Amino acid sequence: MGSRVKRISFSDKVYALCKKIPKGKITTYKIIGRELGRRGQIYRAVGVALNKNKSKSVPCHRVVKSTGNIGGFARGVNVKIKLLKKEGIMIKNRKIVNFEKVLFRF
DNA sequence: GTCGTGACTAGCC
DNA sequence: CGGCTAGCCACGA
Repeated sequence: MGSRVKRISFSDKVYALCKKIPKGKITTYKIIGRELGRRGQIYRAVGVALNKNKSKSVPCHRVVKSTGNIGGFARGVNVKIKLLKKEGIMIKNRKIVNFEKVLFRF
């Protein structure tokens, strides 16, 4: 009976979590990695996964650095900032304002 | 099976 | 406060 093989890769899990992020909130690469249950600094792989998935089907623009910096974006950091601002996130100097207030924890 | 890359993080001066 | 280095993980060729 168990012919249901879920070939879910690490990257796929990252996308799933990104979709879980509510509008107006953001998260960090570290938190995502931590939710995946892996030990160590896997946040590096998280960025790589999102970078390859430049599809807008995933709100990956809601993911920022743990330091509150915007980080990067496959379409351009400028676009990322604009999207976040539209969601209600305040950004100044490429940094998140009230970072802890808009930070979403799983 | 091995090597290199990348949207990161923390520590140090 | 600001900038730089080293370390770690997953994926592709």
